[in-house]
Amino acid sequence: MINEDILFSFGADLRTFDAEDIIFSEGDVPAFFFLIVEGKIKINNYNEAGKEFIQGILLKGHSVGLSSLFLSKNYPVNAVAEIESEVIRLPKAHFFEILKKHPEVYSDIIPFMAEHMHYKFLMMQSMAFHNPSDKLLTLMNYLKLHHEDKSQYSLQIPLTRQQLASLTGLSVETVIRVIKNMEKTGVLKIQNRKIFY
DNA sequence: ACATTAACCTTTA
DNA sequence: TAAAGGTTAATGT
Repeated sequence: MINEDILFSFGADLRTFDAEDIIFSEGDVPAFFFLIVEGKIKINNYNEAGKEFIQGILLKGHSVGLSSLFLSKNYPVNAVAEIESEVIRLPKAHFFEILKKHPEVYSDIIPFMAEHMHYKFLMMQSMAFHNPSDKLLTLMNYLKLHHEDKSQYSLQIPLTRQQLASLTGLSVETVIRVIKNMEKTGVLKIQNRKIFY
């Protein structure tokens, strides 16, 4: 995404988050630009009953909470490290200095934000017109779109049943029931509990 | 720690 | 009102 040297020359530092560490919480005032160097960070919310909804899972090269930096609004979500993660952190004001002096950086961040909007549009539509198998198919098709090998069963879904459920608003049991039916109809394969799509 | 199963309950087409 | 999906709880890997 963004050239790391530019970030460091503008005062960025490198921070390590352990699994379960919180990068920021819902309601916090956005104060930093974050770029993942290594690791996995999830963006989530909890409903009234405490059920988790995963808004997205971010990996190496992705920015965390980027869109909120352009708004004078608090974070609408939490960002939590799923595994130990290395993150470049730069104060918001310095980030905007970069944008001023190096406007080329916009052409790095706009496609990234557009990609996220694309994911949101896809998921919103299948969530709204519910139907569990459509929701899971939309999610898996999205994953497959970003996977090199497009042939059948080539993608091992890198998510647990619980994560699939949290990403689609379904219960784990429904995810299990639906993927079993999908295996029966040949849409996917299950090998020692791993899903191949 | 994650996945499965089953019995039961609630909501929806 | 039957079917679909969620809840609970016990059990398996």
